[in-house]
Amino acid sequence: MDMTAASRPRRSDATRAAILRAARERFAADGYDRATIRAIAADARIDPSMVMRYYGSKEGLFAAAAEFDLRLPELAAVPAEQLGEVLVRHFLDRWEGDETLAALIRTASTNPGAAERMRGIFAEQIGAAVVRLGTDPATAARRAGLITSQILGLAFTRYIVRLPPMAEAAPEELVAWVAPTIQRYLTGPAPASA
Amino acid sequence: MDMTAASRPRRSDATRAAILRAARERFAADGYDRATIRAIAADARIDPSMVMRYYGSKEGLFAAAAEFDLRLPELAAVPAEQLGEVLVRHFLDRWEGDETLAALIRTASTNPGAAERMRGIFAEQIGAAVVRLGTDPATAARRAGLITSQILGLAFTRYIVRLPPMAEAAPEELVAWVAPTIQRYLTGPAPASA
DNA sequence: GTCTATAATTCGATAGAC
DNA sequence: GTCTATCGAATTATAGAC
Repeated sequence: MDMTAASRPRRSDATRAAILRAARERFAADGYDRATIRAIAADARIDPSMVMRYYGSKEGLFAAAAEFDLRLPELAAVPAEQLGEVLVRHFLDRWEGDETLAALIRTASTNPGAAERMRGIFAEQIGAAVVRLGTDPATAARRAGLITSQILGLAFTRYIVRLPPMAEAAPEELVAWVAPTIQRYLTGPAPASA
Repeated sequence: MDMTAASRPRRSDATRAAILRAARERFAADGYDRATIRAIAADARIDPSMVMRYYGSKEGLFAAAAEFDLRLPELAAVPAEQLGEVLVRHFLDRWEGDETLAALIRTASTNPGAAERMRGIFAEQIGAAVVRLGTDPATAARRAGLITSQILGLAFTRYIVRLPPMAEAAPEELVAWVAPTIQRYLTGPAPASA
């Protein structure tokens, strides 16, 4: 009954981490439906029932695996005219080494819960960053949505569909092309219409 | 054995069409895995075995349901500076009334065959349109890829994830914001880099 | 903590009556 | 052409031995 030792690393933490790592890979590669608990357990070299024991259900496992922090840099420190460039480069860097976003995109396509999570991630993190820059509140949400549309379109064509011109392009080339788009969505004048 | 009547409408054509319509709806709403033959058959008010009889397999049904023509307008007739606007408006119009693209996006996220089909659709139709405009062959493929990235990002955020600022925006407002992006990808100067 | 065995569903596909 | 019945496989999830 000794529970006084706060958060002492449990013996099973390594197993939990291994499950989570395998889950992220499988969800990223196959999406929610095709990624089976059996396959994830096999990757993690443990028994499928362990996954249920630790995470309760497949949904619970996904919820744990789909935590995703965009790790946006502090934009206030960036010269205003370089915001687009910094953001595009940041996203490409962030994704090349972490499959979680691919998992989220694949899963959000068919799973309402994952779509909800994706809305939360981009609304809160990108939306909040846009607001923090002092953007006009009347257009801030729309600007954040437009940025998200181009950023997710970039990820979708490059990592999911693997459209050759996008998948094979050097990151810096994509930065050069796409940065002005993000820059305009962020700081450009709102169109007269509507 | 009378097979001389060429392409006389068969009695089962209505059933085939009903199946296809239901399949498109289900694939669009649920993606490939979650859309079951049983559910599609129930929607079409026919027996599940009919689907197999007409389309051979679930893959065959999807292949028939995922035919998709972007129906790009003839761009040569459009004033050069209005190309972006015309294209964005066309895509929004094209999608609002046809769920096939949503089905394709949902399915391409996890199904390699559907991803291949999506590569084909956008490479051939958008790529070809860009080339037909007389674009420099050295950058035409990249420009087509970038246009695809923004167009699919628009569709993904508006119809799949339903990010509020994108899902609720009036079409003309999206046209006003996004058209300059497409215009620049299509006719703007290539960046100096790489 | 770990594993075996299996329950309870659900699916794609097939066989065959009518 | 249409339907009933069902097979065989795969899945999530649970129960319980060790």
